[in-house]
Amino acid sequence: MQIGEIAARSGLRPSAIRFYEQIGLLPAPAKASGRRQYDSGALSRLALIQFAQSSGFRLAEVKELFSPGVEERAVSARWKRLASAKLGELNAFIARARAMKRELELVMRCQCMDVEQCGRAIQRALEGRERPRKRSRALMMSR
Amino acid sequence: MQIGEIAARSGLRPSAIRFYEQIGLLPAPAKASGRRQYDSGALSRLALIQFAQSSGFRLAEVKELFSPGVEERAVSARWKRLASAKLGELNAFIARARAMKRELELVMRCQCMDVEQCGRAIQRALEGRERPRKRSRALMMSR
DNA sequence: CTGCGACTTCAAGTAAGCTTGAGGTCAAGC
DNA sequence: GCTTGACCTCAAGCTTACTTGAAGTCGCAG
Repeated sequence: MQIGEIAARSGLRPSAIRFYEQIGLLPAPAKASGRRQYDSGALSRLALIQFAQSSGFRLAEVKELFSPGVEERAVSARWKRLASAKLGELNAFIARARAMKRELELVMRCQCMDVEQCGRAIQRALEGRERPRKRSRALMMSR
Repeated sequence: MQIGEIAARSGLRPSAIRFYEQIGLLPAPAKASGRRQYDSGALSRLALIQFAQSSGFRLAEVKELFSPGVEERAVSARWKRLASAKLGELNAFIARARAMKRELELVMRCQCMDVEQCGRAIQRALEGRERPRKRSRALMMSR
């Protein structure tokens, strides 16, 4: 299987697959006349990478999943450690998202005619309230 | 008020404030011997920016909130348009986050001993399932 | 006069996960 | 022998919201 085929089968782009190899996420396959030759094992590994990503893991974490520490021979053990940390993050994320929703619903009741009025209103509303802690950019959305 | 003071009061760093000015989010204030002089209006505007950000708006969207289109004289009208779009996004994100949670809970029951076994298991489990649509990276979490 | 701290500008760096572009190679088909 | 399409490498670009660094200016205290 050349890169084009494994790309089509996995739903990834060839460039992404080369990138994974570059960062050490996917082992470099054998090459025939300069071209990468993949087997079904590579396809499974890509499936695992995609699944892990869709569960919220970053590539660095997936890498960690692939390379065991001293005491963690079983993949399941590494999954469990990573997943329980991620669950905590995810709960925080959901809580933050709900807070945003509440703020947005508040915004929907805005009556201000201009930016100055609105700024002052927000400022008064937030007065005495807890200052946003340092760099709280907690949530980002995709394009 | 010099930049240091408004920064302290708003909880932002001076560099962030200069950055907002640079991208046209904050009007350039008067200067005295080369230094920026702010009034309380600037502070209100920063409060508004911070509030909008915490509600999930990007700076580009906040900018849009500040500069009206032809038919949207009232800030409230712009808020409402932006907020209802954002609410839709947010609901999608929350749904996605919940799906991640379900996947993570599945992962917690993993019994695989090595990566190959796990890859094959995932591959079998996903077989026939809907392929991840193009670029579905729907969710990101902060550091 | 010197040093200090706060300010100035401008350019470049950061994170994450790729994509895109330039320039080149390779085998097969006409 | 030439074109085509898929592949190769390497470097740079994309996005967002800033930060960091270098080099210089300003006013005030001692």
